[in-house]
Amino acid sequence: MDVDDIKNMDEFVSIVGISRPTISKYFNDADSVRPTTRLKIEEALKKYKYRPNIYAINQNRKLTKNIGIIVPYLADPFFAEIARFLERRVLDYGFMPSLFSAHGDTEIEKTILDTLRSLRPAGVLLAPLGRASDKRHIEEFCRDVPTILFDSNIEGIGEAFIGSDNFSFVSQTVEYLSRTGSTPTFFEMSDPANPNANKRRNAYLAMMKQLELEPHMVQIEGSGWEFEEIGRAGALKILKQDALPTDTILCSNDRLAIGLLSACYELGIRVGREKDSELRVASHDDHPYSKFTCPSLTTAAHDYEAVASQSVNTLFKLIEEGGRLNNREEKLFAARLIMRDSA
Amino acid sequence: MDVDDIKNMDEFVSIVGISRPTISKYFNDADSVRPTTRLKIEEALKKYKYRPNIYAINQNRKLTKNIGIIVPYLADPFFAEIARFLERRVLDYGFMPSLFSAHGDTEIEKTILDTLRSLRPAGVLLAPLGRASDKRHIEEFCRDVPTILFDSNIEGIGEAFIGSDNFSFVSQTVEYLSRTGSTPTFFEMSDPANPNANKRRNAYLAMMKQLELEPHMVQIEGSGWEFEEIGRAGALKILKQDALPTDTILCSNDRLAIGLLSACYELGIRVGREKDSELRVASHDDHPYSKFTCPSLTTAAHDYEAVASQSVNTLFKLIEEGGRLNNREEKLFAARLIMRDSA
DNA sequence: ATAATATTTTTACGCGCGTAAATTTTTTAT
DNA sequence: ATAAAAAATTTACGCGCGTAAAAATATTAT
Repeated sequence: MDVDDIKNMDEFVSIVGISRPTISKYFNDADSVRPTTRLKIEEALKKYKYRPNIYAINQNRKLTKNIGIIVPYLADPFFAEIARFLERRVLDYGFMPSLFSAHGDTEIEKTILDTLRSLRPAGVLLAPLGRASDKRHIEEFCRDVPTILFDSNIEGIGEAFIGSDNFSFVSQTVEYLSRTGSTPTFFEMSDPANPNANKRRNAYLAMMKQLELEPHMVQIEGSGWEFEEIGRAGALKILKQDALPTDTILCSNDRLAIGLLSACYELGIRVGREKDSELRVASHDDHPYSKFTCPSLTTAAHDYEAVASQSVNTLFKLIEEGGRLNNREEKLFAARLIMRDSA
Repeated sequence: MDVDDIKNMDEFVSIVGISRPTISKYFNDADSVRPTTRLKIEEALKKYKYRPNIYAINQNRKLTKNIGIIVPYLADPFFAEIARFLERRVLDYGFMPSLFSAHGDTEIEKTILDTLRSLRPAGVLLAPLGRASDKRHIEEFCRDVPTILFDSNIEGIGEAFIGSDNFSFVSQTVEYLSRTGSTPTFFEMSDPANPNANKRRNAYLAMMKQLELEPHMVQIEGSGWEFEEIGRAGALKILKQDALPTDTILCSNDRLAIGLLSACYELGIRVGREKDSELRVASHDDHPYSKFTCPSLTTAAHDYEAVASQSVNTLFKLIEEGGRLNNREEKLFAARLIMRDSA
């Protein structure tokens, strides 16, 4: 009789014949009870399969086993990818991840933080919206919940920041492009929603100065998170009016580049590093799809694995140390230049 | 003094000077208290900003305001997109969505269901892994929690199913392709992870029979959810050995097509419906990126909006009716053929 | 002003679980 | 076998909130 209508721990207790504190202890740490006791519990567990209510547990335990993960826009494959790595790592630690997307909306981000507070998570991994974030709201949240920022930094908020070194990204692409061909023109949104865009712009300018090259910027219009469409529309406009200062484009991020490449294809512009190519295109992020663009996209890659691991490891160190770190550490991972066919 | 260290309702009660049952009532439905009372509460709320603990509420309320959403693989932009629509709709109803990804893993899917049971959600929207799902586990879950399946059906499980009509997808693409050019060869994985693949295969065969055409199948190898890479590798192999039965390819889904198109580009094969094209490629899903492939991808589109709306509306109808529907309704949405440049 | 109705308050219990303290039982060391 | 240590049990309270029932108060209708 595989019955599973056990509704609470007391019912389970009366079936197993072991007291509730002990059962409770078992579910917290199976090794903390005597082996014979453990066996008895697990035998009963097989027959009756009861699981304690996690949210009731969370309400009472000092330290829950929930980890909140918040990203600004989950339909962006970059964040979907990083979230996937993070969730996996959290599960490896035996904790339960709860994933939220702010959908690019300030109010939703605030709502998520408020909800998460109720969940009493052991810790939170937060990639904030960036400029669109309500910084005070986040700051207050971080005072109550051990939080680590990733991907996008907000100065002084959160116990640590783990992300990618935007200068490393841009310096490598700029260096490579300018060494092997014409000066790269920086292609970006004039008012970007994603938080690292400004740092990349500054890195581009700094790097061009360092190389004693004249910087060229193409700033396209558009708002929101539909970067491919924005990149495509902007590129069509620029390309049609032949307004490109040089024949090398460096996109702020891969999603813009995906849109740009589709525009090039449509206009019959040959992109690549071959002799007969008219345009070189490179970018940043190593977006999951950048391998499949036409031509495949030369880009500076995030170390997804490293960022995710370091974020989760730092969070658990933070949790172990009681929620506070002595000094706010900032860890930036360098980019890895991935040479494909587009530049 | 913007104090927000109010930890529970009792503290808030003693500040506002209104009894807890009334406060509780207010948070459940602001209109259920007298206007003057409401005003007093909202005044205090501005000064002290207290929010009741959602998970404590859930533990006690008969009907919570949580909605669980489960997808098989969130890093697949198709599911990210549908999840985005669903979350929005749920928020519109004033409910809180909790999004989970099974990461293509049977055990994770089971864990999510167990966790979700604790959350005591008002309802659940589940896109199961499909063949890889533990059907008994899902069935037991559906007995306890009002659940609606979407995207992928499991016969008889869940109170309703909302999805896309695979036959509508394939019949339109097959009809269009065979009418305007050579017979389409069906391109798919021999052992697909995603649940609708088999239905599409059958629809292709049925449709070809109906049109009295000879069916051609190319089944490529590979497992897991990295469809683009699988499609690309499979296409490279097939194209190099010139093993294509016809010069029209119909991919089972857009992600395979994205991989295939990148292979074509690399091999210099001209894809499109122009005179000088060597190959036509079409597919199914209207993946968010199918507009940006080179050439842009002709595909049969999901009505994301309709599927999401219908799913959420049906779920709330189900919730209103107490968790049971008289008869398990199955609603399938037809595809919309989107003609782009690839075929 | 009075009665009828609508709201709020008081009181008390329940949800499913954690956990502290004191006590009892079991295991291990000598 | 006895003492010491470890584990389990009993008892009791707490978490933050919902909610039912009865009593008190406020509002509206006449």
